[in-house]
Amino acid sequence: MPKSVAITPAPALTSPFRSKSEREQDRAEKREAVLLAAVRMFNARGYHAASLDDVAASLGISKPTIYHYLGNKEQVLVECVNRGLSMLREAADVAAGAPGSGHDRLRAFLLRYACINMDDFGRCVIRTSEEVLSMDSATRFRARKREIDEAVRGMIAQGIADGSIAPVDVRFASFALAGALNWPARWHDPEGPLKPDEVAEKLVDIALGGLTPRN
Amino acid sequence: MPKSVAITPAPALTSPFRSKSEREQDRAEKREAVLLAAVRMFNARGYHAASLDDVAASLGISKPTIYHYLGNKEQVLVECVNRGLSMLREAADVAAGAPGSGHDRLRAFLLRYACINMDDFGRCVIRTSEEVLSMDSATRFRARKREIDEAVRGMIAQGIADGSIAPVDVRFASFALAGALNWPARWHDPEGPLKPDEVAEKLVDIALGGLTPRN
DNA sequence: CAATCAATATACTCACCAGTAGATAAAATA
DNA sequence: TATTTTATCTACTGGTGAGTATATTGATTG
Repeated sequence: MPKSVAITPAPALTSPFRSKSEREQDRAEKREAVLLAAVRMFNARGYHAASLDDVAASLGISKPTIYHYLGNKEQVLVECVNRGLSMLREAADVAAGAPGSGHDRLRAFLLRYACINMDDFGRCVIRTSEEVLSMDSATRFRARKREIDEAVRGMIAQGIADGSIAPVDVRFASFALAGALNWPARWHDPEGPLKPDEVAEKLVDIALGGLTPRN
Repeated sequence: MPKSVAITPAPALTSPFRSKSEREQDRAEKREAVLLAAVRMFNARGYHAASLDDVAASLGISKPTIYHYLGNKEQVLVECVNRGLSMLREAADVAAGAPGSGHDRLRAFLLRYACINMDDFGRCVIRTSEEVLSMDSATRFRARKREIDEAVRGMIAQGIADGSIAPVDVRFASFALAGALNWPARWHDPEGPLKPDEVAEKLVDIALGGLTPRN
């Protein structure tokens, strides 16, 4: 008698007949591919200078196909920005629930924050200025950025409370850190020799430690 | 005998007849007015979204008048950026020739740097990304920014040498400082309650001092 | 005074690009 | 098998905005 191996429901890994959920996943994948191509074009040329025709061409498809997956150009941008914001938000939540002093938690978060800012969607968050969005989207964008900022301020305040951070002005400290760690979204070259991890660590060390000597 | 006061060449302060040099100055003033209106529009809406028609309208003139004073839209932007860069360059030269430790000179320069970045033309330097420029202009732009960056690195290196700055990685220190002090070009509101001087001082103190407590 | 130059305007051209109409074909569903 | 749904295309519309052609007027110069 043959072994009972061949009776499993149907391997069908390469079948051209897709189930409903498979089709939904196909669609989601294509949508993601559009967003990735778009965010790269936006980052490379700026939102206004990047045309959806070019995005489509970079995927070997036509512009109406993009409209089949996304409503309009602004929605494409908004989705890209939201992906970046979600990554930042998640990092903030992780840091908030982590053990250690305020300084430790802040440091861990900032490392992740800096890395996200050197990634496609994170760069887009930094490089997208509110002027290009509709008032409605701009409001939501601002609110989500504010959440991240508040998380940072919270960590700084806790660090001050537990003595692991110097008694600085919380608001300006958060601005200064954000600036130092957002800036790589402008200058860091993903193709270059500097790895995001290293950049993040060096910048965070300098931003937290300062330049004034300690003794 | 009367005093010899009334014999001066001719006051003529309100004469409608302008000399050649006066006409040249008129022209230069109008050119400046165009640049100022343009840089504000660029800062408010972004280069691509700001049309020269709008810039002209904001001055109560027509677009061809702008072309009478400047060659094309890119040249308008380049002139704006150059004004900002010149301010930064001058600040760097002043700081380089000032007395005091490396730390002192760096600090003085950074205060000025941050203020320039909150001014019309300085903001434009920060907000203009190379992708919007022709390759030629982008090269020149990069070179001039590099000069400023090298001045900063020089001051840091000197500070390390004379012991007034901790032995940090010079390149990353300069990136971190630049980021922290460029960022206000994105968020500072000239109409708001925060005065550039105060912002600059707070940010510079945090950037140089860091967040880690000293004892 | 005639000829030229400077400053400005109106009214265009041309290219690009977001977004749409409508066709087609394949797959899914009834 | 007939009908509907999905994915995709080609070909368009409509608006916007950079840059130009050309006219006008007033001042400058020979």
